[in-house]
Amino acid sequence: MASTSSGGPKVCFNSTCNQLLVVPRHGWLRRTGDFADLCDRCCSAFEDGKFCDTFHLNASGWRCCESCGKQIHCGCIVSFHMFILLDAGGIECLKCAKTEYILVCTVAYELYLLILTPNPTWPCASHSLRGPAERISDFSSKRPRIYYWIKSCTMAASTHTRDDSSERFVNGSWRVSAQEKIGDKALTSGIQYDEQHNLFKDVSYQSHFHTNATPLSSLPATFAPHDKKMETGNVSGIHVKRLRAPPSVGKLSSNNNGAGPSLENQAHNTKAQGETRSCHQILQRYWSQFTGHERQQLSGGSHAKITPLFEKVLTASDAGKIGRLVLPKKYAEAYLPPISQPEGCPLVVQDLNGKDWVLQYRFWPNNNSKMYVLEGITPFLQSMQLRAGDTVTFSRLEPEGKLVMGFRKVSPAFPYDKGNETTDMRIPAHEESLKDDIALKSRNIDGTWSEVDKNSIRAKRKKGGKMCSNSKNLKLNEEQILQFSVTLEQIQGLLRPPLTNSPTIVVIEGVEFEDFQEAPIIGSPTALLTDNVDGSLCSTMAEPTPDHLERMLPMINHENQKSLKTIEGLDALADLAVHDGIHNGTKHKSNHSTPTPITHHDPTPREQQVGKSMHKRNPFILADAMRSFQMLYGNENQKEGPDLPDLSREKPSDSTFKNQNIDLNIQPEREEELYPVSDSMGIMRLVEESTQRYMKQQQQQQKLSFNGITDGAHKNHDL
DNA sequence: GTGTTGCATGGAT
DNA sequence: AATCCATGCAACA
Repeated sequence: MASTSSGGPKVCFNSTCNQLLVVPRHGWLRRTGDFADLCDRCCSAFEDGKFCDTFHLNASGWRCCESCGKQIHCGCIVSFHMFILLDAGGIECLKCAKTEYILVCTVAYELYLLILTPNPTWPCASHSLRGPAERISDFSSKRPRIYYWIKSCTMAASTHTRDDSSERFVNGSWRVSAQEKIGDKALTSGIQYDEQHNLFKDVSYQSHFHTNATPLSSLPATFAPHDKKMETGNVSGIHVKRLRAPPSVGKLSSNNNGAGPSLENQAHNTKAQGETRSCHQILQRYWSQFTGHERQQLSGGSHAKITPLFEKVLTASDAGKIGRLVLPKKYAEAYLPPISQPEGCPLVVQDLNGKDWVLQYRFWPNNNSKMYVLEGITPFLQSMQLRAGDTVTFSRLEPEGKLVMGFRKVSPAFPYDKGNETTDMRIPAHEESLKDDIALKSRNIDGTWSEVDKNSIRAKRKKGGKMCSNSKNLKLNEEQILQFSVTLEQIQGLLRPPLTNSPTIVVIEGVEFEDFQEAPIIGSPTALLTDNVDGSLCSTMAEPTPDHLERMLPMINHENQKSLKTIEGLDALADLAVHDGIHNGTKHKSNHSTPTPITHHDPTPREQQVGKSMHKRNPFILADAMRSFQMLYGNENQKEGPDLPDLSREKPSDSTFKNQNIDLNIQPEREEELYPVSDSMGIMRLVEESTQRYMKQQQQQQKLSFNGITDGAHKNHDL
C-alpha cells in the first residue's frame, strides 16, 4: 500500500495505483484513525463497493457467502465491513445478514436500533464494542445516520399519534428524537451520541400538553426497557440511559446516500449481533414464539404487522378465580404503559378475534420492588378457555400499537390440530437457533460477553424441567417435531405385548396403538422372548448402558435416533428407561409379593407448575417414558394446571408396590370421556391409561389372589 | 360466609 | 445476597 510522506505529495493509498493525488478523497478509515486517501478512480471503486473486485481479485481471502454464494473478499481492511462472520463458521454477505438482522429486529421492536453509517469509514472494532476514542470522535462528526424506531404503546382511552421525528446536531453530537403524543402526554424519545463518554444515550422524557395533567415528577421517566445492564442516570430531569456505544457505522437501510457505498460494515456484525443479543436478552424469558402464520392471524390477515412482545405461562394463580395475571416485571415495564401509582391504569387489549378487553394494569409494592399484575383477566381466560399451563402471548399490532393478547393452549395437539387457531406457533428454525444462540450470552455495556438472563434459563427450566434445561433442546423445530411424531408412532416398538394377550387396535390420529388389557412393557424386543413368560413382568436386564436405549429403539430409524439424541430429553428418557424402568421392572416383578397401595399424589402447585420434571424416579417406566415423550413432543410450556388431568395423580407412586391396596374408584373410562383423545396429550393419556388399567388389574388380581379368590382377573377385566 | 384486595412470605434462581 | 414471582393470607367489603 502506498503511504504519504509528510510534506511530500500524496499518492493514492491503493498500492496498485499510487497515482499522485491532487484532490485526495477519503477512503476507508485506517487503524491510525486517518483516512486512506484515494484517487478519484479508487475512491469511486471503494464507494461503489467494487474496490476488492477491482484491485484484489487475485488476492487471497475470497470466500463465498454462506447464504447466497456471492464471493466476498475477506482479506483486507477495505472489505472488512462487507461481510459478517457467522457463529457456525463461514461468512455471510451483508445483504443476507441484513435480512436476518431486520427480521430479528422486527421481533425486538422495542429496542433502539443504532445502525449507523453513510460511509464505510469505520474499520470496525469487531473485537471491541468501544473503539478508540479517535474513531468515535471522527465518527461522531460525520453525522451518522441513526436508524431509529420509536416505541409505541397502547394506552387505554388515549389517542396515540406519532408527531415528530427529527435529527439535530446538538453539542457536537447528533441527536435523533421523536415525539409521540399519548393522551395528554408527550413522550419524547431520543438517542444522543455522547462523544465525551463514547456512548449512545437514550434520552427520553415525558412532558404534558396540558397543564392539568399529572405532574411530571410523578411520571416515569422513560418508556425504554428498564434493563439494569444499562447504566442509567438522571440529568436535569431527563432520563438518560446509556446504551452500548456502537463501534462503527453501518446503515440498515440499503439506501446509498451518496456518501459512499451503503454497506453495513463489520460493525454491523458485531453491533447487530450485539444488539440482537440485547434484544433477546430483554425478550427471551417470555419470548413470543410466533410464526408468520400466527402473526397473520393476529393481524387479521391484513398487512398489519405484529410485534411479539412476551408471553406468560399461566400459573394456577394467574388462572385462578382471583383473575390476576402476574406480569413479568421486566416486560411489564418495557412494553406496557408506565404506571407510577399502584392503581395503575386501564389497558385495552385486543384478542385474536378483534374483541377489546379492558384490563386493569397495576402493580403492588413488593420488597422494595413491584409486582405487576393484570386484573380482570378472568373473562378473557374463560372466553378463550385458558387454564393454568396455557400460555398467554402479548404482542403489538402495528402501526397502531395496539396490544394484542393471544394464547397457546397446553395441549393444542400440535402439530396436527389444524382447528386450533393458535397452533403452529413455533418460530422458524433459523430464528430459533438464533435465539438459542443469543440466549446463551448477552453483551454488557462494556462490550464484554456475559452469561445472560438467568431468569430466562430459570423460566425455561421451569417450563422444561430437567428434561429440557437447554433452550436449544427445549424447543423443537417443526422438522424435529415431525420426526418425533414418527418416533411417537414407533414407540409401539418399545411396548412389548404381553404374550398371553391380544391387543385391541386403537387408531388415534392415524397412529395405531395396541391397547392391551395387560400392560405393554418397555424393553428390548429381542429380550422379550427370552424371559418373562407370564407377560406381566418387565424383563430383567444386565447392567444397562447408554447404548441400551439404542437397542431399545429398534424400530426407530437412524435418522430419528440421531434427531432424538439431539434432544436432551432423550437422555432423560434413556435415564428413565435405563435407571428407572429397568430397575423398576425388576421391582415390579418382586412386587407381586409386596402389595402396595395406589397412592394418589396430589402435586403441590409448584409441582404442577414445573410439570412432571419433579417425578424423577417413578417406578412406572411406561408412564415416565410417556411423560418424557410428552414433554418433548408437546409444547415446552406444557404444564398441567389444576384442571388438567394430572398424570401424577393417576399413576402409582413410588410406594405403589410396597403396600398394595387397590383404589377401585379410578375410572379410566370416565377420564377418557373427560379428556378426549384428540391430541398428542391424548395419545399419551391413552397409552398411560392402558397401562393404568393393567396396573390396576394386576393389583386387583394380586389382592384377590391374596384373599384366595382366583377369578379376580376375570371380574376386574373391565377395570 | 364469601369474595376481593393488598401485602407478605418464601421458594427458586 | 438480591431479585423475581407464585402463592398464601389477613383485612376488609
